[in-house]
Amino acid sequence: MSYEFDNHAPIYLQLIELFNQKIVNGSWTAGDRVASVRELALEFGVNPNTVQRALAEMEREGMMYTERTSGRFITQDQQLISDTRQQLAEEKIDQFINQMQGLGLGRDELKQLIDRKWGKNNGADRNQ
Amino acid sequence: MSYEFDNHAPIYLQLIELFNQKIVNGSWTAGDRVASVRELALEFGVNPNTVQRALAEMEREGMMYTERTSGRFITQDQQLISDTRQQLAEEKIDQFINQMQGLGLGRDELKQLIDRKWGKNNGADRNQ
DNA sequence: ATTGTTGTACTGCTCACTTAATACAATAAC
DNA sequence: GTTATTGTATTAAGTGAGCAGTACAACAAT
Repeated sequence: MSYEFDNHAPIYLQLIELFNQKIVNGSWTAGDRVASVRELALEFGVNPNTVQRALAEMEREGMMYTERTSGRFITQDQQLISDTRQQLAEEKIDQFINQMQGLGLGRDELKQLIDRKWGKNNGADRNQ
Repeated sequence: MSYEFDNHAPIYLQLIELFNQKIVNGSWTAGDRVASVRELALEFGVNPNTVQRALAEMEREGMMYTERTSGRFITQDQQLISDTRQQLAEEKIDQFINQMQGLGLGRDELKQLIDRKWGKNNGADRNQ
């Protein structure tokens, strides 16, 4: 399939972001097994080493755990998941606000643009 | 000085973004001369080649023009400047909305967070 | 004419990221 | 017990970004 890894960030970081998204928005269910390193590498069109690096990093942060030869599993710690969701959202928002202020946009002008744009991207409106 | 260039994007792209911001929000005035490649390199703590690459790219897009040995100048095309501002804003917003939807945030939840965060980032510098 | 500053170009080097190709230990499945 | 799959480790190679250093042509200032 080979997703679009094209911003100039390292692929393993983009994988971490993508996988974290899948966990916090429920695409990947807590406690479930994730596909093997080799399968994920095939699915995303990258090297197994790159997947391994991303997953090992997420494991270090507690988002996953390994059972030696059965595979990897999503954490069952719902608190960690919702904390991660909140933290990721705040990071993105801070960064975004800085960018908007850097362009000289005001809060109201920004909200209007959001209203105009929201929903035009995929329509996949989850959670509220 | 040496700004923090540390997201994993190429520095020359971050420079382009920063310089475009300065033009669009009025920190750099249309028609004014910009500092020389070497001066900018010193100010931002990067290599002159990297600055050169960023400025050449912006020139290709019409945001600057060169007079051979006098230096580089900001475009005087106000229409181009405001168009660029609009285009940059829309890019960032699209990208931001995708991220928020990817995290499973709803529009209202998002607006609340913006209200809570707006204004807490002033004075600080952008980029990360 | 000389000097200094400008943009520009080129080469070589380093480093992080990625890929490739194996290899191995553990264990579930048979 | 054998086999297949799992995570993991290792080594080698390729690529692109960035840095360092140098050089040159154009022109303003003197």
